[in-house]
Parts: sequence; structure tokens; C-alpha cells
Amino acid sequence: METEHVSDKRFEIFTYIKNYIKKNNLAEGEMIPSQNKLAEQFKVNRNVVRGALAQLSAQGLIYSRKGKGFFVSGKNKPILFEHENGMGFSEILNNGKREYESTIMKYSKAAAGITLGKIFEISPDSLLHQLKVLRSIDGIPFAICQSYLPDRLVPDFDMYLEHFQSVNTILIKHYNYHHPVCRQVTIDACMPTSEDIKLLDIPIQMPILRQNEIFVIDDIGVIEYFSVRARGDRFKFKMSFTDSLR
Amino acid sequence: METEHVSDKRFEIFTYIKNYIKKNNLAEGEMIPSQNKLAEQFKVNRNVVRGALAQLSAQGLIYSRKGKGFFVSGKNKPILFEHENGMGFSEILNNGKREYESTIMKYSKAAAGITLGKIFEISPDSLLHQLKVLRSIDGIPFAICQSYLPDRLVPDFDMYLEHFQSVNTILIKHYNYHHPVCRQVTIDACMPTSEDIKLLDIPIQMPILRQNEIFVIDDIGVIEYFSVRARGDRFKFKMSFTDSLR
DNA sequence: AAGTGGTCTAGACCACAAC
DNA sequence: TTGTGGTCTAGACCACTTT
Repeated sequence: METEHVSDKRFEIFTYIKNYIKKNNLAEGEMIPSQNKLAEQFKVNRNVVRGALAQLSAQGLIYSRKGKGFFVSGKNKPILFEHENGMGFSEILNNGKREYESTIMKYSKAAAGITLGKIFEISPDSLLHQLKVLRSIDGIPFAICQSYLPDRLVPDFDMYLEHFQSVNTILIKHYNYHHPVCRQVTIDACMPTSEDIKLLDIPIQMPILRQNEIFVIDDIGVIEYFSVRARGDRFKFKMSFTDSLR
Repeated sequence: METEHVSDKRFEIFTYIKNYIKKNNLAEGEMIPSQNKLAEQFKVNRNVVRGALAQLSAQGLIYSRKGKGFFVSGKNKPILFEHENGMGFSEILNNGKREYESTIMKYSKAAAGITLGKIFEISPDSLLHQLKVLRSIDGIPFAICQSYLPDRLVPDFDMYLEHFQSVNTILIKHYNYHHPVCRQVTIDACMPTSEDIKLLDIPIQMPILRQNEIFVIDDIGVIEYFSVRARGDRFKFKMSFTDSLR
């Protein structure tokens, strides 16, 4: 009764390498045996080894460098995001006392369109500042941030983009706005775009955690629509109800 | 100046198929050309076609059935989860008026251990009910739910598992507990385990959204630690601060 | 020059499904 | 029987890195 007949050498090698890393306690950056070595050791074709390595690579456990070899990935400790009092992305990074860098990727001013128009409660023709920023932590690209701000509330916003740290800083420093608060957060997962893969340096199947936030200022209205595409392996989101429930 | 020299037929075919689906407006379940057809059409080896198909499959755009072919995946509309008042998983499904099925996968009673002991503020030796449930919506497996409940608060919990609907129902109906409220939520993304892949019927690289919740009852303490592993492509998480900020 | 990963070819055999 | 996807072999050529 032949049942299944799963020889599946690929899976065997896949499991072997996972255990190999654990057993030999390989640290980040240490090399694992080459494709040729593994092919010889398991008496299989190199293509089979490559299949196993591809699977491990897609799961983010290893990465490859042409001409060098395959290496163990870092543990990528997740960064905790707490939403208790409606803090923004930058404040969370600050409060966690993490060193972070912000690089402006793109700036433009364009019509809101229907979807964004609804969020800001303005006509689709109204102008929005659109700012794309790459955030890195410990030198590792972490998130692609996209901010939208209504032109009427922050005229000449683009004049203050030099030495950019965060949108919040600009709002407080140059416009004397009170601290904006987060009104709504939405989170889901999605597959990375080719831009995500390039900028965040992740494998093509690494999940992206997408977080959208709407920031408001009392008596003024929606000041910012903020959308983050963050490395799923470094993103941890937490909220507590302790205050609001007591 | 040769630059790059990326022939990359795989990527060419990958893009072609993506456009093919869009252009021909293929609906869920419709078949795409076979590996042999594509190999012949592009004058490449079947292995190259297989590489492109694997990438599309890993991204959840297509799926395959042995002996039949490759087919277009469904759009998998996300299910929205709102956290305004500390509702639980089941309530959210109920409020959304979605038909859902719960299948008990496993039940046991075991010592809490150190980690769970801390959450429940009990000794590691104390017993916990441990319940694993598979939730499906519209017949599609959606999430694997793991519940932990302290034995001392819900003795004979396992006696009420027939015709199981939700833990909440049992707590209210059989123990007369007030409605438990959520105290804390944590969310992150992770790669699926082999169990996730099997039970949720997802590709091996499809991200899992993991949500942990701690439920408490006033003056009684932590009643349930709830951990969901949900299909990332069907999970959308939302919270609003409207009430607490006004 | 030798070793590494990346891509591709040509072909074999298998399990499964439909006719 | 034919066509489909799944696995694997054997080997070629390329680009890149190290010695």
C-alpha cells in the first residue's frame, strides 16, 4: 500500500539546514555549507538544494550574496508600537529611545481625489501635500511612510522639509499646532511591492504590515493621513484599554 | 556598456501572467495556460515557467491542482475587526453578521507554565484549560484560535464544549460571568507553521497575522488569554479613539 | 584559478484527472 | 490514453568574490 510516496528530498534538506543552524548555534552572518557541498553530501542534484535554500530564504531565515554564499539572517527583534494615547509613529520611535533616521524619498503637491477627499472632508480638487519618507532603525530600513496633509491647513509645508525629522515636529514648530492626536488606526497584512522589496531589503515573499492612521487637531479637523508599510518581521503593535475601561 | 545583463525570462513570464489575468479579466477559479503551453509560447524550458508560476503562487494570486492546472485565486475580501469597546473575536464576527463555523481541534488541561502563569497571575503549576478552535467564514478556513482559561475560575469548562459556539457564550451562559472585556491587544506578523498552511489552506509564504488578547472580568481577574493566527489576506484590524478622546 | 550563487536547458519519471 | 502539475537529474554558462 504505497501511501503518499513523498520522497521529497527538498523538504529533507530544508529541515536539515534549519536544524543545522540551531544545532551549531550559528550567529547572524555566519555562512552555511555551499550548494555544491550540500548536493554532494545528500547525493542529489544542485537544483534540489537550491529549492530548499529558496524556501529558507523566502522565510527570512537565510540570505545569499552572489559569489560568497548563504548566510544566517539576523533575529530582527520586533519593535513594539504602543497605542495608548494616540501617539504617532515618530513619537513611538522616540519614546522607545531608538535611534532612527528619516530620508525623504519624494515630495509633491497634488489633488486629493475622491478617497482622500473623504478622509479630509474636502473636495477632490483640493490640494494635498504628499510626502514619502524612509525610516531606518540601527541602519536597517524599517518602514516606508506616506503622509498626506491638506494644503489649506499647512501652506508652504514644503519649505520646512530641510533637516526633516518628523511631520509632527514641523506642525508644532512652524505652525504652532497643538499636538495632533490619532483618531483611527487600521492594520492589515499584504505582500510587498517591488518598491518595498528594494527599499526595505526583504525577500520577495516577506509580508508587509500596513498601518493607516488618521490624525486630527481639535476644532481644526483632519491634519494628516499617515500610511506605513513596515517590515512584518520587525513590527509589533500593542494597545491597552486599561485607562479607557476604568 | 553591458549594464546589468538581466535577461531574466522568469520575470518576463511572471509579469506576462499577471497582465494576462488582468487583461482577460479572469474570475476566481478560471484556469491559466498550462506549463507546456507557456514554455512553448515563450520558447523556454518548462522549469523557467515553473519558477514564474511558483512566484505567483507564493504571492497568493494563483493556486494549482495536480492533474488539473493553475487557477486564479479569489480576491479574499478582508474581514474588518473593530476594537472600540473591547469586544472579543466571536462578537466581532457576530456583529458583522457573518456566518461562521467553529470546529474544536483540541482540548486539554495542563499546567500554566511560567509565561502564561504571569499573564494570569497564578503559579506555574496551576491548571489551565487549553482550547484550540478552527474558525471558518463562508466555508473558508480563516483563523486558528487558541484559548487559555484558568481552571479555578471555570471548573468543568470542558463539560460545556458540545455544540461549541464561543468561549464567551459558555462564560455567560454557564458561569453567569459578566461580559469579559479586552484589556490588551498585541498584533504582529509571522510566517505560517506547517499546521497553519494545512488548516488555513494557504501558500507556504503567505503571512499570518497573529493577534493576542487578554480578557478580564472586573474584580475577578484574567479570565482568558486568546491567541489568533489568522489569514493575513483576510484580516483587517481597526480601532477608533473617538470616544476616549472626547 | 577556484569557488560561490543565479539562470537556463533537455529530459526523465511520477501522481493525478479527464476523456 | 492524454494532459496536467510535481520532482529530480545532469550539465552548461554566467556574474561575482576570494585566493
